[in-house]
Amino acid sequence: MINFILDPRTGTPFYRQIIDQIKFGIASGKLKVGEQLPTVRALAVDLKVNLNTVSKAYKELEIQSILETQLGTGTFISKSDFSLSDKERKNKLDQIAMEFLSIAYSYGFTKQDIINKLNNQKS
Amino acid sequence: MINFILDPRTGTPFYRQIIDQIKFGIASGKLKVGEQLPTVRALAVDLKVNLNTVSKAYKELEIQSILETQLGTGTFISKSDFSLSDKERKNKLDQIAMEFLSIAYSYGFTKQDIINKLNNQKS
DNA sequence: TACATTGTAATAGTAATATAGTACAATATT
DNA sequence: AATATTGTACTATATTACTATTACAATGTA
Repeated sequence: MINFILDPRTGTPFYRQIIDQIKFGIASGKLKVGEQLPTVRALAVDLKVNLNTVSKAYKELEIQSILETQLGTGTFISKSDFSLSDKERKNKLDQIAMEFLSIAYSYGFTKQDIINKLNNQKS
Repeated sequence: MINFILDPRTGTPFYRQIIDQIKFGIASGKLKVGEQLPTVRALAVDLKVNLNTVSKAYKELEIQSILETQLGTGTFISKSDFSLSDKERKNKLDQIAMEFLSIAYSYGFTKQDIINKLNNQKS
């Protein structure tokens, strides 16, 4: 199960952030084949977005055969083998790191400040 | 000087891609304090986007005190702002690191993934 | 059989994104 | 002083993203 998070600062549409997090969740092994995803309503409430936004994300992933939906039952990770390339994973990590590094810089922190903070943090 | 590139496939708005690349340029040391950026018209022609799109990116970065603009002269990298108290800075760093981690987790990355990424990055 | 839960669909309205075009104001250059 | 270059501002238009609301259809459950 993923703890979904939307970041409005990135400008990336919400439905696409949901898509990405599901894709990366599968690729990283966090989401297993056959596992049920949150219902469109539950995730919409959780993320404080409209039901249609979640539905749009799920729908696109179903077209790509990454998800399977059953009306009245729910949405599940499809059995089709799916993985992201190393390059795609690297690019996403780059993007995330860049965004936060730039924020840290704008407050006068150094890269080492961030690394030290992460090393001292639990989890 | 950055070699700007826009990727329409990502779904990320053009003006935000420009913002990101400038921020990344600063964070990576490619862009130095005081350096002049391309003029809004030159970059618009280069990227084949409208003048207003570049202007919007520069404007937002100026609001964040990352850029400084002078009418008739151009747009430049400004110094970062260190106006927070020590306590505020510590809290801010906590907040940045926490958000950083949460978003990375939601994409299936581990804390170590991030630390490695930061360690392998220049600047 | 009822009822709740699930995904789906459709309409409407608002905001964000991007374009095109034009014009203006401040500065630099000649 | 005249001209070019710079960022800025404005209107208009089109498309996409998102929300709000309502309703419907398929499935699971009491």
